[in-house]
Amino acid sequence: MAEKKPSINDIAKHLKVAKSTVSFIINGKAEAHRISKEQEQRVLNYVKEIGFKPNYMAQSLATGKSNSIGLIVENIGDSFFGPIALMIEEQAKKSGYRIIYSSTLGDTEAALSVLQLFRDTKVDGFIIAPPLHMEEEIKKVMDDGVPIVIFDRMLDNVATDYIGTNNRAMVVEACEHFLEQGFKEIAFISLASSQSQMQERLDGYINCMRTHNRLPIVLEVPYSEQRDQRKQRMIDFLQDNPQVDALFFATNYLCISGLEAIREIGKKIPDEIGIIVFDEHDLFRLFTPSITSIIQPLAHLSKAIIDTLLNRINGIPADPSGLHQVFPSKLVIRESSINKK
Amino acid sequence: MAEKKPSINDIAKHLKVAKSTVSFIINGKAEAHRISKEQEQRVLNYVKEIGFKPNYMAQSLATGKSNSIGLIVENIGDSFFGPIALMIEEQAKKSGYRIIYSSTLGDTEAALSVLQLFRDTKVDGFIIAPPLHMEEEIKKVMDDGVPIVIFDRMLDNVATDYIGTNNRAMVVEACEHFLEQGFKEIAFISLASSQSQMQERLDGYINCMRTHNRLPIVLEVPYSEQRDQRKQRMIDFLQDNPQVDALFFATNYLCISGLEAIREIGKKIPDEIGIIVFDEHDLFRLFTPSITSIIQPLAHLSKAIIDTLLNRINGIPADPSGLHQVFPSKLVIRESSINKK
DNA sequence: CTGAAAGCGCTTACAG
DNA sequence: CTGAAAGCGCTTACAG
Repeated sequence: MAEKKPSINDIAKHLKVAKSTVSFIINGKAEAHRISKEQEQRVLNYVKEIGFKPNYMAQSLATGKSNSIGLIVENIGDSFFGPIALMIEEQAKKSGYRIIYSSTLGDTEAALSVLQLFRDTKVDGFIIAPPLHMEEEIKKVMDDGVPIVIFDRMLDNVATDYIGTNNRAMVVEACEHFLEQGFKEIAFISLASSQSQMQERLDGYINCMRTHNRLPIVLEVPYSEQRDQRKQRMIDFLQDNPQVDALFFATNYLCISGLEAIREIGKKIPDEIGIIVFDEHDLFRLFTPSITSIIQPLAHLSKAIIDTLLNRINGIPADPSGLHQVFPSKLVIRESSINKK
Repeated sequence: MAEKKPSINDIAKHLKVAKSTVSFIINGKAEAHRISKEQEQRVLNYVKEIGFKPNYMAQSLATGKSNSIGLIVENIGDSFFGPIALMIEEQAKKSGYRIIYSSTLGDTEAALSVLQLFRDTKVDGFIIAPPLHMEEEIKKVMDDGVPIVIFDRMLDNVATDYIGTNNRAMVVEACEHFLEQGFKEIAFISLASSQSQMQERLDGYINCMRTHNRLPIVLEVPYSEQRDQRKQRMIDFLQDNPQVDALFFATNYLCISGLEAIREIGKKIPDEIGIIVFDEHDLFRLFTPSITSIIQPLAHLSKAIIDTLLNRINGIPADPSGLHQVFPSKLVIRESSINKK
């Protein structure tokens, strides 16, 4: 059973040297403190021999660093945040950081309480895909000197590092593609949310419609709606708007509900209705017909997120020319948006 | 900028009481230490007034508890572990625990190193879906008194709590269903892995085949193979075994590759080939034709996992009658396994 | 009923 | 070149 782990103190006593000497040697500061090679070897050997591991809690208490990062996303179980969480952790591990995560499910209260919880545990930095209305609290955390990187959606009036994609331009590209393929009445189906990425996508849509002198048709779905309700809402929408011949979904799970709705009312894709969706999902590649989608560069985004945060933690300031790093997505054209006669 | 946070010491000085008194009151032990209501109120008021938050690191160092749990899964980004991670964290949060996670991607070395890392950070317990050959290290951790719950696959010769599903019985049920529907030559496509859940599934298949006097046909795919190679391997397999008229996939992403392969060689589901898959995915419900799958009770599993671990952390021992908790899955019959003429 | 003190296991000026 | 000591912010016997 749980025998007591050796401490630096035990080592010092055993070797009859000072604790500080041991500490310096373990932390590779032997040279800086001009400790003899001989002494250093003795300690190092003994450390290896007994398999000494420093106690991180004590280290953290003494240094004020915890080597952990708080990751707050919307839903770690979904096909956007899940893979990002995977890649972020892979990178973080290499630099000796652990990741503590929490999912907000879009709930601001939940996000704030977990932000506080993570702060109390002295994480060295945060990676957050914030729900609405976190500006103030996030600002406070930054004012306390804790680095934060925001991703996927950005914040109003708070100067944080932000990593995201070119939402607006991609939607314009997608809508132009619809039009080129002969689709005329394009509806935009989105979340009822004023989050920046959703607004940018909407904005791209509205602008493209305006350019082509068309009236926008927008359906906004509440975030927390259940799958069945969501499907029903889309069925109603399609029936109320029979002229609509193309659908742009602002995010992937909306599209999944949309595909269920379309199947239920028996419309043919793409002949009766074209489909494009923001964000990828295994389903879209394999659906019959395959679904055109806008794919975010997850690997680049993840790398930028973790690199940026580690830089800030290590005191490397942001390039003043821009806190915002935008990585372009790719429109992958598949069957669902092709060739409307 | 980061003004110094008040400590218990500051409070004690300000109020001219002993640190211990403050500590007791904050931890709700005022009564036990017979501190006057009056005193208690004074301290509580002041604590609220200045917004005092105890330093978790210090608390952890003093108590040896960190209020954090290490979650080690295969891939937090996939459609099985992701949702489980979500639910586990939701539950853990309610009890004041944070979750530190890491993905092994099936690599034992990676798993061992992260196990060590998490141990050094003094997590209060572990939740692990272990890759192969972790028995020994896991045993060591348990011997040190750190509770561990294993899920999805179990360990040989190590008595741990284990949460899983009835793999064997479900596969038998699925194969019987295939046979009832007139499929004759059922192949089993699995991972080349001796993990228990895969073995149980294979075992169910072999047994069912034996019962019906059929020869098993098994394809085993290496875990780390890329998607394209996997698809090619399945194409080869189907072409080498033209008599096969039904495929049982031992896990969901194998099935995804299988569907790509089948599409590529143009076989018709279910008329030319029937499909059943272990584990669910959005794709299976919406694929044309929809794919019959075995759905694990994720919510029950997650709840059992976290409840069991918290019990062990709180010193409530396992029911000696069984460390293994098995929650039955459900065979959801869809179009892909129906009515072979 | 309350307080002084030791201890958790590190780090880091400081003195020599 | 090395050591004694204070400090990080808590908890918890122990004494009175």
